[in-house]
Amino acid sequence: MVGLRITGIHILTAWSIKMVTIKDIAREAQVSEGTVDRVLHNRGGVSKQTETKIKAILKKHNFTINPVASALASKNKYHIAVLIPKFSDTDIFWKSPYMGIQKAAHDYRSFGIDVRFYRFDQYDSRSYENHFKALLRTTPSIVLVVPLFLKETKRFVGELEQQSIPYMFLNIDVQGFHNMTFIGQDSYTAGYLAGKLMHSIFSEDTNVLIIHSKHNTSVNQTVSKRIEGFTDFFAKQHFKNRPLILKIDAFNTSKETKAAITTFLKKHPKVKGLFIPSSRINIIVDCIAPALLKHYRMIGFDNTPKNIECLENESVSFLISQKPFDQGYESIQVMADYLLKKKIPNDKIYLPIDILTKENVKYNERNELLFEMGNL
Amino acid sequence: MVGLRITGIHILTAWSIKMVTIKDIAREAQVSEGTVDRVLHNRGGVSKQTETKIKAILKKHNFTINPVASALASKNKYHIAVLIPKFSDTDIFWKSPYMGIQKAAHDYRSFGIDVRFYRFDQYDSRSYENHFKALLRTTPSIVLVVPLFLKETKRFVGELEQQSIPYMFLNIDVQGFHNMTFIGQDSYTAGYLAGKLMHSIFSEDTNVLIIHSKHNTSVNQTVSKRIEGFTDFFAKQHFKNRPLILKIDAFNTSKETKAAITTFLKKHPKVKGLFIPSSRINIIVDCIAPALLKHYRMIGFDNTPKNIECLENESVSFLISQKPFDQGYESIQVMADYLLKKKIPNDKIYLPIDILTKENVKYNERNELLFEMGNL
DNA sequence: AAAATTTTCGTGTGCGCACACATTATTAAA
DNA sequence: TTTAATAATGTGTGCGCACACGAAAATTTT
Repeated sequence: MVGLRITGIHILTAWSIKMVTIKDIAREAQVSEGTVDRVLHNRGGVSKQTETKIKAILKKHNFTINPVASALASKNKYHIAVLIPKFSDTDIFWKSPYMGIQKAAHDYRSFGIDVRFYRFDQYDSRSYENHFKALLRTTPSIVLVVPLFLKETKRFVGELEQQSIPYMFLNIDVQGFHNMTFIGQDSYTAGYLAGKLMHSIFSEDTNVLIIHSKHNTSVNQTVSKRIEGFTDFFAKQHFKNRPLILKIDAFNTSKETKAAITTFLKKHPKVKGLFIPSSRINIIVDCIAPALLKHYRMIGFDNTPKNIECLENESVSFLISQKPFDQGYESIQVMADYLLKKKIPNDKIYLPIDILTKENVKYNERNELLFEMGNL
Repeated sequence: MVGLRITGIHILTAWSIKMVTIKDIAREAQVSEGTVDRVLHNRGGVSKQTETKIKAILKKHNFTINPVASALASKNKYHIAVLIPKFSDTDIFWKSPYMGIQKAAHDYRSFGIDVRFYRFDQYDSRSYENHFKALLRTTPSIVLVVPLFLKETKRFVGELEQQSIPYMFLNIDVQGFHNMTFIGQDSYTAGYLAGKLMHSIFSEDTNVLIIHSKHNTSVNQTVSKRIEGFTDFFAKQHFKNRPLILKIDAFNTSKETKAAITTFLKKHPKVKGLFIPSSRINIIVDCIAPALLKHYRMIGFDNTPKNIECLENESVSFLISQKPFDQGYESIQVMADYLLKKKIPNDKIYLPIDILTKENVKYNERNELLFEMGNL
């Protein structure tokens, strides 16, 4: 199945469809290229008369600026500042957005867009503050933030607004800001879908359990929105058995956590389904004795390597992916479109809610894998 | 780091990270830019000595050709020929790949890539032949084909090979060719996943039915691979009840088809799940009396508007999407990478197997919608 | 009416690279 | 050794556009 010779590529020496250039427009309007350039960019200094004439000709030919030539010639260099959490081996979720942003940064580099990272410790608001401060000193063209800390975000965003630097939120949707857009998932619907999937697994009205930590719901709305959607599904079905809730102190495999979970499950033997509305479902799996695991059907979030492992060994039935890689990539794309083409994005940019199973997970996030392998 | 404020966007007047250019490399190697260009493109005519010296410097600086400048300067104009089925209102599936290809064509136009369509009647092999012939007369740089007709494909592909024109297959995977790659879905796994979803809906070992038409399985392997995967799932679970199969003459809402289906279902009252391994599940829905519909859970393929309607009115539980828009887009992308960067693709390029439900379908295929609305 | 402004428009340069062509160094043939 | 042939390298132009600068035309001021 080897391809054919590389040297055998046929090359056209002329365009089949003529490319209309500024020069063509200028000739037809009997003005200089500079004047056409002026109307194209609203630089002013063009008489009403010639402006309308040129605009008519532009429209007639359906002219669009050649983005390649434009990028090459432009002296404008934009600078995107990205404030996102660091990732570590134990907490690898934020790696994917990082990789997506990296790839986009690479793709847009030759278009005069420079992406600078400011990566903070997601458990340390001081770290967030410090990086935000550093970021502000560089007067970026636009800022992408994962607004993990509300109070601090409020403060620094004020600074941005004063300098009229636009900003967008990534992954975490917080209200009451003048952010240009939010890029992420519709958490409520994702939770609702999880509810539907959970219910579809069981024939009748079964007891299901939601496990989350206090930290989860306090910091941002994502997890609570998922829970809301999840419970709403069951509410709408008018089931007798509404989801139970177990709040644990922390997501780890400590004795305390394990004990809390096993005790609860023993007390509620009817529970068959577990819903973990965070990215740490693998921890919960580890907290349950292997022999008991097969009694439960579990649904969680995010395609981290450890979660995928759970999918593959069938301890987890479904994972819902936020497509974090795509979130990152698309963020930069949207910002580039704004900077280069002045394209204003929608208020909310929702990425697909992907359902992952043992079978289809290997075809998901191909982009990320290829990028890591240097093939992209 | 100067921040000129123009329309509120801060613009950098200097690069933060210096862009290494051919000129820089040439200076460091004490040769002319032309010589660097020669080693970059293996044009030959460079002494072993200077070549290794230049290559070392290139590597040292991690130099990559500025694709923007390259595209602008290059006189190479490539021509991609695309042979795909036409779409109509009644058979709209092929619209999505077409749109995806359109968008990619638009994106790559300024890189010197010209895409020409040859759209044939999918029910008429003569139409396929004629368009293939027309295509061959233009000696394209590379060809993208939906190989719907095997015999004809064999013949014309020989022609392509003689002229050493590379070609790739889109959506339909046929064997025994020297195609550079195939872009589409892993149909077997998609069918297997459908089996799993179908089973997960029912608690016990339930009777399920596969409905397909003769035409479906004769023309290409896609449908039969799906059926194979689907039945394999049930085989592996060691169920007593294997899927039943109903072969109908044609997918339409004629009296005959309706009769065939209702008769069969009456004869097999235990059947609860219907699997339609083609894109025409909406037809089957129309063939079943509305009152009976809620007795069945149905799974089908492809996000056509009518199928999505079925999802939304809950007559269909799951649709498996082939991501046809993405298939089209990615095809062109892969071909462009080959033409512009000589990047050889993998044998098979499998796109994700998306599970669509009433809830998440609206977030799917965003790209296609945006493109249609002119926002992309 | 001439000078001073302001508005309107043309010209020139360079972005980084591809590629044709010109030139020089090296080797082979005479 | 001289010349012809070839290999190795340098030079120049232009892709389409952005943008600085300067020239010309229109307008206002003196």
